Amino acid sequence: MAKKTRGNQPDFSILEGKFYSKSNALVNAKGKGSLLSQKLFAVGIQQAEKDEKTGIISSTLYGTDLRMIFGAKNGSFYDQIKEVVQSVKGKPSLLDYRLVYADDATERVEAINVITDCTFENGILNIRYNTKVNDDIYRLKSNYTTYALSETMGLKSIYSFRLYEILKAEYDKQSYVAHKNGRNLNNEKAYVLEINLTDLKLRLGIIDPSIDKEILKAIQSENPDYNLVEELAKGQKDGRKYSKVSNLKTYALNRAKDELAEKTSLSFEYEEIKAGRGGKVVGIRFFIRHKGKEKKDIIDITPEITEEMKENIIDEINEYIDEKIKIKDLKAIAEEADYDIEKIKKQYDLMKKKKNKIEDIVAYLIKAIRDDYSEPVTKVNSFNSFNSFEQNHYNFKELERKLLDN
DNA sequence: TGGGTTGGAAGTAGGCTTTG
DNA sequence: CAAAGCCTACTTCCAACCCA
Repeated sequence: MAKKTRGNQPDFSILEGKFYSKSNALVNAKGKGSLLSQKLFAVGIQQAEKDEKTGIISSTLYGTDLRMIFGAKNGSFYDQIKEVVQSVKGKPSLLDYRLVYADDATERVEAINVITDCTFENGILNIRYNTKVNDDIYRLKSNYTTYALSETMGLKSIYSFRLYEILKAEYDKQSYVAHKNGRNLNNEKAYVLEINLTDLKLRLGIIDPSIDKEILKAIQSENPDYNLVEELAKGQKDGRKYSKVSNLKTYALNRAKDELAEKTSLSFEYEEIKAGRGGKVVGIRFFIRHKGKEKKDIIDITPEITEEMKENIIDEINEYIDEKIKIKDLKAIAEEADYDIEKIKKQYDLMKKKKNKIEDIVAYLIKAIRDDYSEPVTKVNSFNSFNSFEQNHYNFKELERKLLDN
């Protein structure tokens, strides 16, 4: 199945615990940028600093660190960086990383160069950001999404990278901010995001809006005429790229789907939204899922969970659970589940299905959430389910002790 | 370390079939 | 009937590899 990849794997261990945040406006901005420039941007804003006098935000990246992050071992890596830094005609550079985004204050849609200035000298990369994106990358307070570098740096396709950012922003928004319940997809919770096909192409940088004033103008309106955009895009150099939906699926969507499933805490499915005679594909409906278990550190730092939200979540759990449980214990359960209500509901529902009576509900739920128990009795044979129950039961005393220690 | 080589991945397009 | 689906043949591109 997995073909042998050449070369060494990048060392992502140094990225553990490193996060960067972007405003959701920036995440959903339309525009083009090479994978390398997107990644450099992400690493950059993670440690960006603001000069309070000038208001300019800049970051300094060391070549040795970058080398590790990108897993490059040969000398040509510096050349690659040099290449994105210097704007060579016809080649994409960091400075070409352009975004079209809507300024909420002025309601104007404009194309801006995200990076205004960059140099690479003596193995040190200096990046200065357009002050117009200051509020999108620095000291964010609301309406933003946090990403782990360890998740995004390993992605090899620009589409994987962009889709991951878009889908994670949407997932977090629906899950932690709006507290939506999501939709059941193959017994897993999924959040739905519908994107117009042309809009998707714009967001993934397949159609570049920044080089065409007509397209820019077309997407300024609240309900853009996407047919017109598509028509105008045909005139672009790469405008015909992915004019076949099957090619878009094969090379962009399916690959991103596989790569996200393999490497990140999110996975997704999608389906076409069809309309008209012949069932022309007009959009894509994404179903976003969180794999949860092994990458729970992502949720831990998700900043949207405020104390107030925690209280709301605890209230909701209290309502959901029939038995009387102390607030203190509810909190312990919620902590274990990273305030993911669905996790708690799932384990509680599973517990209810069990024939044997659970003596200590709190201890059981905490253990169940920690180990992410899955449907045992119906699918697995009885021997296994018996085993797992015995094990849980056996650990109650120890669990209780641990809880009291905390 | 740098530079050419090369295999595989990315992307294009056409023909034919299937679908709503 | 229009457009998707599927298969395939083909071109282009890129980065890992190898060797001097």
